[in-house]
Amino acid sequence: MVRTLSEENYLKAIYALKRDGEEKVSVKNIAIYMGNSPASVVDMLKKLSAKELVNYDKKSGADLSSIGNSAALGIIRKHRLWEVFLCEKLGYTWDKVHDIAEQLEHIKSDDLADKLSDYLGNPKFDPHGDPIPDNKGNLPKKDKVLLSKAEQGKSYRVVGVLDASTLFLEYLQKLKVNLGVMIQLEELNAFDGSMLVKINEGESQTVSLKFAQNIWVSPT
Amino acid sequence: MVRTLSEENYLKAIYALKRDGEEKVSVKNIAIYMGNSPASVVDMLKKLSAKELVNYDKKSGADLSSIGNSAALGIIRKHRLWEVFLCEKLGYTWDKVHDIAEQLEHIKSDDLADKLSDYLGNPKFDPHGDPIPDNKGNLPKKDKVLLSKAEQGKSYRVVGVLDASTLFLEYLQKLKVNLGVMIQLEELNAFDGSMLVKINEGESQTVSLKFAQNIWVSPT
DNA sequence: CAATAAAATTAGCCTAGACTAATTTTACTT
DNA sequence: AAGTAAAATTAGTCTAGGCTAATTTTATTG
Repeated sequence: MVRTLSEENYLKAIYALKRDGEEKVSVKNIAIYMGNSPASVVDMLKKLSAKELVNYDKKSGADLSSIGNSAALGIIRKHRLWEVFLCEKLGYTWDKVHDIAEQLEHIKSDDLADKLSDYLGNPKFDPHGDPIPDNKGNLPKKDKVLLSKAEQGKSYRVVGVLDASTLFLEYLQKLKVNLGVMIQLEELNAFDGSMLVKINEGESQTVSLKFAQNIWVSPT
Repeated sequence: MVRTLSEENYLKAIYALKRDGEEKVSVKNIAIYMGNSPASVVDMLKKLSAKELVNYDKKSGADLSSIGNSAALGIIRKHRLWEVFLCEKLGYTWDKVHDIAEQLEHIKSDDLADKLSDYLGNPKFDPHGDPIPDNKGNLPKKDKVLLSKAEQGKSYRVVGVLDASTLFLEYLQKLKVNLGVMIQLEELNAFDGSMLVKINEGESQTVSLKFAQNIWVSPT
């Protein structure tokens, strides 16, 4: 099944919105995300539905079919592999590669991605730390990161501490933070690095940058 | 000036027809070369003329402007660099790279080609033996000739094939002729154009004129 | 529960880049 | 130079993928 550039970009968008935990991947959300009009989105959803890449109804929003999901993962795989190539082989810095990778991800070839992956040593993460799906669409588990490096809106599981001082551990006790506890990063304060987090579905709380720099978390 | 994929392909076509010594790059020739209708070609020539990439009049045919010529050379440069990459780094055989390179040549980035070229060691010829323009549009002297035009007693390196039919490639396989293989022209038979050649220091063999007319070689 | 706001959809239009069919222009041949 | 063949062009249509404006459907709220 041949997919156009535009179709591929819509699949990516739906994938991204879903992954980012949008309550519902609605026409409006897609339109905002892609910078297109809602009318255009409706048209494209019809087309993608006809091609059975997307299931859509107004009530529950858009969702990728199994085929659509594989397609999206394939595009993401290519995007991230090319980013690795651009950074590691051509010497681009990680912040410059996105626009070029946006183009390269649409190159059509069944085995180009596999050959590229082999050539790069089958990397599991791209230069931004994002996981690279394998050619079956399996995403590697992301390595642990410091909470201070976490991304807004995402959920994490506490897997360890960097500094195990008594003072710090007592503080953790008070916040009811233990190994395995879920932390959702709700808001990031750019001014001082403090963040609003929700711990285990409890009340939201503000924690300092210093705190965040001492906790290892793993994306879920 | 932004150029669409289609515009770029027309520029390439006009460049190729010109180089191949077409008496005149006419609407009809372009249409045949690209597999489009003459009507479509007329439309596009109008657009390319308006963008001052092409000079066209019915009498003398189409010609690239200086800007159009640079653009065409830029695309050819990218195409050939990517072919080198695919062959040398990813392990593609020379006969498989064309379709992928046709896509990669349209990737937009000012310095991607330069970085890629550096990475590849600034090659002067692609795997088919075709010259790679530098970033100013200068073409290295092309030094490939058809084996049928080779001189007796001299040594050559195989740099490409003219006709990439399966039958022919299978025959090459049998003769153990691959890219980079050395061929020494030992004896030329004036009667039927067949020749006695030594392949990679192996045993001498006789090959037909037809064979020799299908292999590009470069003097060593 | 009716009124209103928001979201989704439809209708109709636009551009790029194809196409076919008809026509005009140019070239060739006698 | 006239007649014909070939080439170029024009006119009109199509599809993809956008758009705006109007309308319909759904959700929210006094």
